Formats: sequence, C-alpha cells, structure tokens
Amino acid sequence: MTTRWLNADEERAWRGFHRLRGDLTARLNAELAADSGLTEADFAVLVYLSEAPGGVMRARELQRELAWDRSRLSHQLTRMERRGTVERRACATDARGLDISITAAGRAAITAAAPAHVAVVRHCFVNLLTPEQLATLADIADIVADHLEEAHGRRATGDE
Amino acid sequence: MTTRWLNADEERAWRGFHRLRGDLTARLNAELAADSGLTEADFAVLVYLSEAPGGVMRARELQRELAWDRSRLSHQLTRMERRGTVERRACATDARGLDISITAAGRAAITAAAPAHVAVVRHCFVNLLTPEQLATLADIADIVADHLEEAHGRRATGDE
DNA sequence: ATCAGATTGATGATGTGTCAACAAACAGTA
DNA sequence: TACTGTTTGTTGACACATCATCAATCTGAT
Repeated sequence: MTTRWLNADEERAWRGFHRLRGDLTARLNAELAADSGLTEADFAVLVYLSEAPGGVMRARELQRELAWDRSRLSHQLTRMERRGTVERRACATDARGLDISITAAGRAAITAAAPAHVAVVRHCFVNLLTPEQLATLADIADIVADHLEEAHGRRATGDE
Repeated sequence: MTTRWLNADEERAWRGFHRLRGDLTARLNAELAADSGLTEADFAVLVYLSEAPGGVMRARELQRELAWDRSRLSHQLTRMERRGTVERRACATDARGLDISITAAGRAAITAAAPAHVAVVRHCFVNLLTPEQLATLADIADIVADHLEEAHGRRATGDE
C-alpha cells in the first residue's frame, strides 16, 4: 500500500487544528483553575448535574452524556467527592446503580466559575470568529463526530 | 458585570469543537498505540528529531518547536529514554544544555508508525472534509493562535 | 429456581500534563 | 574576583486518561 501523505493545504489544516487543540485546552484549564479552582473535567460534570432536576443524575446517564469511559467517570467522581463538590448515593431503583448529586459547594463553585469561563471562551475563541466560520466549524464537528460514532459502533447519544 | 452567554449558534460551534477535540484525541492516541506502541507525545518528539540533521537537537530547540513546557519535555524525555527511542547527551557548546538524539529503535518506530498515523488522520478527519472546510479551519486556527500568542501574559477577564 | 450473559461500577497500574521549587551553568557588571 | 540575574534542565506532587481486572446486580431463557 502506498501512503498518501497530506498536501500543503491538508497539512496546514491538520497542524492548525492540532495546535489549536493543545493551546486552547491549556489556556482554558489554566483560566478555570485560576478563577475557580475547578478543572475542565470538574466543570463538565457540574454542568450536567446542575442542569439535572434536583441536581441528581444516574452515573450511567452522566457517563452517556459526557461520552466518557466508565472508569474515567468513576475516578473523576472519587476526586470530586473528596473535594466536596458531588456526592454518591445508592440508587433506589437499581442496586448496582449510583445517584450522583451536586452538593451546595459544587453548585456554588459552578455558579461562580461559569461567567469567567464563558468570558474566556468568548475572548479566546467565539468573539474572534465570524458567524460563517463558527457555522463551518460546527459542521465539521458534526461530520467528524458522526463518522467516529459510526465507526465505533452505533451508540445513539441523542444529543445534537 | 453582566455575562453575555453564548447564543445557539455559538454554543453549537463551541460544544462541537470541544467534543471534536476530545474524540479525535482519544481516537488518535488509541490508533497510534495499537499500531506502533507510540503515544502522540512520542510521535511529536520523534517527528522533529527524525527531521533534524543527524537526528540530534538541543532540548531547548525541541521545546521551542513543540511549544511545550520545560518540565513536560523533561518528563517525556525521561520516559522515552527508558523506552529506548531517544538518548540524552551532554551538549558540547553549553554545559547546561542537552543534545537529544533519536536512536535506531526510535527511527524504526516512527518510520513504521507514520503511514498508519497519516491514514487515520485522513480517514477520521481530512478525507471527510471539503477543501473549503479545511481552509476555513486552518484560518480559524491561525486567528486563535495569533490571539493567544499576543495575549501571552494577560488574563481574559471579560474585557474586550 | 437456576444459570449464563450483560450491565453497572470500583480499583490498581501506567502514561501524560502542569505547577512550584530547585540546581547548575552562563553572561554582564562592578 | 564576586555579585546578580537569566537560561536550561530536573524533580516531586498532584490531577487526568486508559487499560485490564474484578465484583455485584440485573435479565432472560430454561
């Protein structure tokens, strides 16, 4: 098999994306940590929990929404429980299940962190781009996500 | 301060990018590890070393090219040296410096890994997108990179 | 009722990334 | 020479991600 290497335009796009990924991740993590003491992983979990009715969600459901590995979520919840932002409780309807609930401290943390987080997302990303660029990026994300999802076995995540 | 939240289009773009970032990272790491035993970090280091004259580069230079933290590179080199893909040597011209050289095993590893890596990048990314989409993505990456670079020391606290 | 297989979750090992603190060597200056 | 500040790289502590393995529970077929 002959390898078809990337041409100049493809290379520019790929390396650009690669760079973008690393830089933005680092920046967002740093800002979030400095502003609120939360990590990106903490933030992601708390976003879902804070939007759930009663601030409670099944671990399984959380995992599905986040598209995370089982053990990744488990480890993350262990750390967050230690830091006091969430609590684990036995699930009433399924003895193997877990109800994860956001604590008062967790709710306070996400409430305090969200505005600064959005500000950084705007300042370092959204506000720099035109509506057309944002739309194209969203399209790209959908296309790639569909492909990866399909290749991995179809798992109806259901969200947009 | 009043927070300006993301509208629907902005939200779609941001969440899409966020998702894309995570999914592609995971996929590439998994493929690379399965195909060649290398990690993305290994691969990045070996790409630069293999292109350098003599397969040798100053650690400082490597760090600058990769845009990595000092300690990140140091830890990475420790791991790679243990795995036998690179070697550290004292630098002749600067006693604090280090010459990093790729080993025969390292060269073999990157040579073996590169075609499969490109194939995955094509299959999961480049080939899914139109030239226009790739160009827009590259533009976006440049814009954001320029901004982050420029605002190197400042904090984004909502000022615009 | 029982048993096989699937689902839900925890755990330990290992690799990765970031921060703060440190040490050694260079460069410029008094 | 000695003093000061910068550059270069290491180390330890901690957080995160993935893999393999394990345990408990549920489900469905017999």
